[in-house]
Amino acid sequence: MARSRLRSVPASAPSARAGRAAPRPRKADAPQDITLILRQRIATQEIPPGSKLRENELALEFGVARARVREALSVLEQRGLVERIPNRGAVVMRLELSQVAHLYDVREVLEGLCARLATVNGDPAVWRAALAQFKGPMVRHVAEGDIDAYIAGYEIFRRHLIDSADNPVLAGMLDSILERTQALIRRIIILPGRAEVGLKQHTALLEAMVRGDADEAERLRRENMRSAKSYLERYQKYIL
Amino acid sequence: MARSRLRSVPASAPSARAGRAAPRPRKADAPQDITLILRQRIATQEIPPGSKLRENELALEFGVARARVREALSVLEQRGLVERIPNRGAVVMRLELSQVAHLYDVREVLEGLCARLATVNGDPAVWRAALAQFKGPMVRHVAEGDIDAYIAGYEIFRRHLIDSADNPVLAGMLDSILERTQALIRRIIILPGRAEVGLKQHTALLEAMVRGDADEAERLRRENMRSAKSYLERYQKYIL
DNA sequence: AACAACACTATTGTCGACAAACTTGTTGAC
DNA sequence: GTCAACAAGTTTGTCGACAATAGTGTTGTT
Repeated sequence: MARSRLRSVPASAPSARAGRAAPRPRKADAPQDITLILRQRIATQEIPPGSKLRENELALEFGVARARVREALSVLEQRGLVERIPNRGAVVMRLELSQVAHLYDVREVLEGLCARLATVNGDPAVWRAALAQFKGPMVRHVAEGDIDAYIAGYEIFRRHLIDSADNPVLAGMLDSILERTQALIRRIIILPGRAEVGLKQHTALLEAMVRGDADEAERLRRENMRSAKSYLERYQKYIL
Repeated sequence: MARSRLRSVPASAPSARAGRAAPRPRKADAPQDITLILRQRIATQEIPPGSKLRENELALEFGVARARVREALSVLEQRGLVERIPNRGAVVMRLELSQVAHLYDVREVLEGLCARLATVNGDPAVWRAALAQFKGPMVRHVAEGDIDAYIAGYEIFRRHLIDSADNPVLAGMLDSILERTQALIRRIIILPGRAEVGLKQHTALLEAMVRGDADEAERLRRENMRSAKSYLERYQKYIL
């Protein structure tokens, strides 16, 4: 019952355009980018959890045959973003607190590994530069409440970590977890005191990385994740 | 490309490899079980790495339309078991040493987490029973060189760990890693001295779990994985 | 009025056919 | 003889149509 508007659909569409009036007149042909678009919509909660994804509807919107939408849904199912019940269709996965806790427990050890590998394999100059960011501009962003800038800076740092770790398997799994929890991170960072704590923890982590202390980097990163998880649990009613 | 044709295989071979003209019209009307069959064939290397998986061929063999095979291949691609190049088809993923190293680095931290969670959430009686197994029958299996029995016992133990950890996300990722490396574990266990070392390490791990020392359990499990990885690297020429 | 069986509609599952792209074998020019 | 362009044959990509199934509304009986 999310959206049922009056449908003033023009009769036919011989051209590959689906001129729908309802939500958005999306452009047409993308090979497997349909998956990407759906992923983004789910991540931003433009399609809220629990929504039903009708194959025909999406095929119409994208101007492709249902088979392609079907394959995209299959990918999303494998990635844990939608749940598909036989003969009943696909719905956007709903995040229970327990699920999020499971995701964070796994994320803790994976981010820890990532920090360790990044310390060993990465270029110290990169970490020095990142440390400068976290001691200068990032502090200002937090002080001024510029959440978007802070998140952007954090994402860059995270990307450096993953790239330097140089482990495709790890990267894939972290990405998979991130895309499942992306709808949450913004809400967590907004929590009172969270950004400040995070800032301090990231700074400590980077200092360990600069001096090449991989074990300590792993430990600090894990501690950081545990701290985020505890925030999440404490304020769950405001997040989920 | 030349595969040994004249091979006197035991009668139990369930394979239906496509000959040139007379592929067995294997009647298998399973919706997504096609994926399972292919997974097993890849895991057992009945389909060796580097093989091309032709959609038409498989569709013929299973007696279904190509669309279903296509979806199965899509799942296998997502799981990292086959590589799919656009317009070129799907080939069984080949395991380089670097890839295996990456898998083991990730597996190390995940198994560590698994051991920790299992220690916290699991029933100590289960671990005591497992410990008895590892101190009695399993020792004999190793002494007698009964690899199959040893692996079977180890798999049961591993399943207990995963079940007790009670984290679906973790379980999924460990399964994913296992199915990618399944072709290797048997070869690793056969390595000189490996089974004995493993036995000792598993026993130590279980003792920590029995006394509820989760941190030590995690540490020991990780050490166990690192040891397996170092065996793998040392004997890589005999394995890969 | 309540309930059950039925028919209808909407949605997913499966299939065969056509189109596009790549591979391979052949021919022809230099 | 070598190489390039061309042609034939596979193989994958895409599509529209049909079949099966779940959900819903209707009708008839008690």
